[in-house]
Amino acid sequence: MIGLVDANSFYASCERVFDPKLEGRPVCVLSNNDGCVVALTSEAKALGIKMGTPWFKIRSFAEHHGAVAKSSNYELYGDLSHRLHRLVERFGAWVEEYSIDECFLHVNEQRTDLAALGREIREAARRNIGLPVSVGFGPSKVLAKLANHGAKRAPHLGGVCDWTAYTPEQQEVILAHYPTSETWGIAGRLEQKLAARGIENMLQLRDADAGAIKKAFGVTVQRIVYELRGIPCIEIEPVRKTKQQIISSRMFGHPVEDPDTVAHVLSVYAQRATARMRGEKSVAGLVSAFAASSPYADNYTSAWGQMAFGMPTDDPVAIAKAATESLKGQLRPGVKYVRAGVMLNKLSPAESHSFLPAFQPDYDRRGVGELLDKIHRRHGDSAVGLGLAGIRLGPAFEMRREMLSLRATTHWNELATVYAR
DNA sequence: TCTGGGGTCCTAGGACCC
DNA sequence: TCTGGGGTCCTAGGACCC
Repeated sequence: MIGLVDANSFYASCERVFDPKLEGRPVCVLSNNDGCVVALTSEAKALGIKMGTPWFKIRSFAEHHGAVAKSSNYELYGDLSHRLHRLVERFGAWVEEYSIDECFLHVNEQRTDLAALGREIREAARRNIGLPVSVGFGPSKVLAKLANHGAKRAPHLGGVCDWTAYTPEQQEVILAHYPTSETWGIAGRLEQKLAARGIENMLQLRDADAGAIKKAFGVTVQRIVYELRGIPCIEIEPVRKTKQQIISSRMFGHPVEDPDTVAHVLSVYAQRATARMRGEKSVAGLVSAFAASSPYADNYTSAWGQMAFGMPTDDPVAIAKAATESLKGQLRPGVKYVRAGVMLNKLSPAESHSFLPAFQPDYDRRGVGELLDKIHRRHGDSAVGLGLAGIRLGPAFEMRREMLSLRATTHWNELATVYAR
């Protein structure tokens, strides 16, 4: 049996952990640059606010109704997420950290009192971390997801839902009620294509001809069909895999027209991505870079380039160079760039490559990467960087985060303050 | 004025190998 | 007239997820 533990309105709930005043109020957490709403509490949903809405469009409406906006505080969310995952591990040896706010849990087949187990997990998360979570159980990931959805929506379930507690007849009624797009793994495009074949709800999808589905939509959708039938096809992956790709990209606060400035930005992003990759002890075989104008304006245009390394590397000098070089000559003057990014691809474990000294890249041999890592650890991430741009970008590129909460669990000088009466 | 930033997996087709 | 039959690897692009 598979359990899915999923935090309710995770980012918004994290904000409430150290700021009890937010309890009961509509809370919206905003994306980088305070752009869009990316998380909202049930009170905010009740106001009709939708995920993904640009904050500037709804700000006056929301504030008029007492809503509070928060800039995203990823350091806080990351730390609370780590705590949540460690906590869930206590309830099953086999856990997959699926995302920042949810994990799958393998439950022993002997265990029959799933609802009680779910309540235990909920209570532990609330008491030990301060986060509200919902728990769903099912024989497959897709059904555990669906049960979790039910646990969130139906108040009488108390945040826990066990798919197997329903009779087959009840299950069919539930499945028939949900459109295919509510299925985990089915979104708008597939929903339309499925509808063209007369498959509009989960029950119809479950009972569709699996062979025909595979032919028309590929093995991914076929697996979902089986999963809906209760036959697990998508494995729980307990081993935390190292990343296959690392991306560092941002929208700019203001458009940039000067190609040299874009190159500087790419250099900084390349250094950030490289630092993350070094943390994973991986090396990259391929670096890509891109820059684009606004998709919301006329004349949308983008530039893209990539450069492969003969020897995979984690050398920040080589990677920063490759990122800027690969777009050289492609950036057109006069274009208003509002976004750029660097991707590290073809990652592999650093230890899998041992070079004869003669083949070692120049900079690796000089240990620039190790030295930067050391300085960053001791003096902070922006203490030192490469090239003209360094690691810090000008004010025009700094993220707007005007409503940022404290990093209460990771910085001594940002601890929450408790007042006694 | 202001519209996120990450990731994953699968498939089809081409190049190339024996 | 008739032109093998397996493979692998790589890439771009499509679809999805949170």
